Amino acid sequence: MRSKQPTIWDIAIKLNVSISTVSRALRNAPDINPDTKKAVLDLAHELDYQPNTIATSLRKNKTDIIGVLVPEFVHAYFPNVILGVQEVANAAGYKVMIGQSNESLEIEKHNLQAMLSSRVEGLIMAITRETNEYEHIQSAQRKGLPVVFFNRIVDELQGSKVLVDDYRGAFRAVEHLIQTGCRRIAHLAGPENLTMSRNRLNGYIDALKAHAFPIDETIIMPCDFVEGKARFCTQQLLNRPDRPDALFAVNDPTAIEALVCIQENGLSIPDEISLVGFSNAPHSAFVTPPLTSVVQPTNEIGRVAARLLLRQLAEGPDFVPETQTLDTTLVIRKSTQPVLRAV
Amino acid sequence: MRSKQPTIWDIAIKLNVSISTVSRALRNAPDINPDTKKAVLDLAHELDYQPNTIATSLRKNKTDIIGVLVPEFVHAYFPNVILGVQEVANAAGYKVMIGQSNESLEIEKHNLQAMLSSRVEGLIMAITRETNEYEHIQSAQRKGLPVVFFNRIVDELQGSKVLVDDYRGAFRAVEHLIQTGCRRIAHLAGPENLTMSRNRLNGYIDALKAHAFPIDETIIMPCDFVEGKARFCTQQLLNRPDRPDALFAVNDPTAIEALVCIQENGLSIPDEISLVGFSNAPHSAFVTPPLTSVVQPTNEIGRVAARLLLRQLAEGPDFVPETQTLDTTLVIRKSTQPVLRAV
DNA sequence: TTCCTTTCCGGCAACGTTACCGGAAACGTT
DNA sequence: AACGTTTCCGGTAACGTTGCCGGAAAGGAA
Repeated sequence: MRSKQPTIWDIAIKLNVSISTVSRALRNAPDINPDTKKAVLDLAHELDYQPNTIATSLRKNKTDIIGVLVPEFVHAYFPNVILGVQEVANAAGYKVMIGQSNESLEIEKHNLQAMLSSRVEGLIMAITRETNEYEHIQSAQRKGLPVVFFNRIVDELQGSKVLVDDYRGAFRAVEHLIQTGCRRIAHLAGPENLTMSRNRLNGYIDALKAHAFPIDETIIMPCDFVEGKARFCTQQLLNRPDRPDALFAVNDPTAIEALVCIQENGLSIPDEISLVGFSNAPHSAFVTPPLTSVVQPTNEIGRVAARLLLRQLAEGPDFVPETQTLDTTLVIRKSTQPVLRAV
Repeated sequence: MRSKQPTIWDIAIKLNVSISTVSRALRNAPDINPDTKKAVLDLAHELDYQPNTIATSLRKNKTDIIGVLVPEFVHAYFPNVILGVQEVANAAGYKVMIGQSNESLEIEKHNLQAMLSSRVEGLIMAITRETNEYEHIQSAQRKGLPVVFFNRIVDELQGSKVLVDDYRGAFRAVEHLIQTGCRRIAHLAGPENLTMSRNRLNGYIDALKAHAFPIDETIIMPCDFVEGKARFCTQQLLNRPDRPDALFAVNDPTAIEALVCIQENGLSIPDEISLVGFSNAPHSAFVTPPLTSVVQPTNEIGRVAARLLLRQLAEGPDFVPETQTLDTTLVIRKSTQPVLRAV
């Protein structure tokens, strides 16, 4: 079906030289006559020769591919991270192989197998919201696969990690709500297995404590990242007689579900309820009202992760894993009240 | 650095059989004793053996990989298409290799080279907005690479194509504007090299003609897909003494730029200016006001494209390329006035 | 002239796997 | 008992490339 692509053999025969010579010419090795080299390159170009990376990989035991495994990519967050990864990986001569697990542990395992089978040299990954056992990952690591984690971090796993200061971001977000006059702040929380969720939760709690607010666990709603659940939880909060006057959401998609729900209940944002998100999905600026949110440096996360992986690849087994924490920025838009007084 | 992964050799030696036998066991060939087979499989599992797909691909001259090459994936459109592709490709035993060109022709060429080098067996692609010469694609096709195009289509290229009925979608969108009382409808157009842009433009023109509206070429603004350009064009339109009372945008990102611009000018949507988008980016429902838009069946596009490619792979050289056109739906939200009268 | 160095090239094994071929052993038939 | 058939397995050549090793030819120095 496919007409065969030309190989170094074809070039060698036409030029009446050996395949070794062709090979040398193609990967500009030193031991070659400039004229022969030019002849080979010219013919290669004319035949539109594409080196067979499969054969090269097999021979060299090196694929020059790093894998990126993300739980989803319909929201802008992960694509942006991947862009950052590609930027530094490509610059270093690596190709990037992308996998997405659709938030399914089973698919994640399957993708990981595929990555191993393809002999990627390292992996940058964010686990799914379902991932609560790590044997598949640890097994890959035991085989020597360097793995860098980001966004979805768990303590049980070893390896370099890139994360944002979720705790501090959450703390500042909640503090902002307090400064704008909110007195009863609920939290739409993420999956418990993710350190990220716990850190944001802790930031929320500590900000309340720092300002001598009581902690009411009944208005901390686990929304996980399941579509529709945030809406349901928000409705429950709104039904309460002691309805909150502010919501701090674990991320922007969650916040936007809450936003829709609040508006369906005929309540005004931010007059009756303030709302803060996390992550800065690009459209959070376009919702009505524009969402106050904690911005993450998505591109930079990818770049940093890739740099860590490349360093590990270069330094080999005596590389000691490193955790890099990037800072967030609170972007104040219209879903929260103006600040009453300077801090 | 990487501790070597086990090979069929390791298994063969431990079990004191030949590698042929191990190979047979692993890819359940017929000629093998069930007991030996079980022994091999058990040991393989114990060693956590992962077949080296690189070696297999080289030997079989078959990678079981199909490539997907898209111009970008920070907007939800392409990721959703890819999801559809993965669905049917994986079900058929193929893996999917993703490339993104960042709307750059140069990167597109580079990605295409990489795909060829990786010996993908087929390609599903949408060209970038920059792509105005096709030699790189045609060259790949001449080598026998089956290519299915979607979204960004050009007539010059041969191959199966999956597209939505842009003309009809645009026609209905503009007709809707007319029916809601708009009398001067401008168009924010896309890159001219894309058939998609031209079809939407034609739908716009024909809808106007069908209702005996004059065509004013000075309010057809080429915004291409360049960030910021739609905003600039919109501003120009607003500055005119004969300012339009409606905008039909070539896609949703363009529409949202226009929306922001209109609101910055203190104009009300839809009271003073109506606005219709195209594509249904997921957040178009959340902007203020929610955007009336022409919805595309993104997942289905991916599935159909993959099915076409698989058929071509199966049928071989006597497969005759096919163009499938999917229909769109006009989703009426709040950026246009209510319909005045039944049609 | 002889010897040594440099320049350039070809031969060959290997990477891990599959597919074909041939053959030994076990079984069944007459 | 002799023969054919089946069952199972091992040997081996490829797939396209790289990298080492050895060697021929050409050049330089004495």
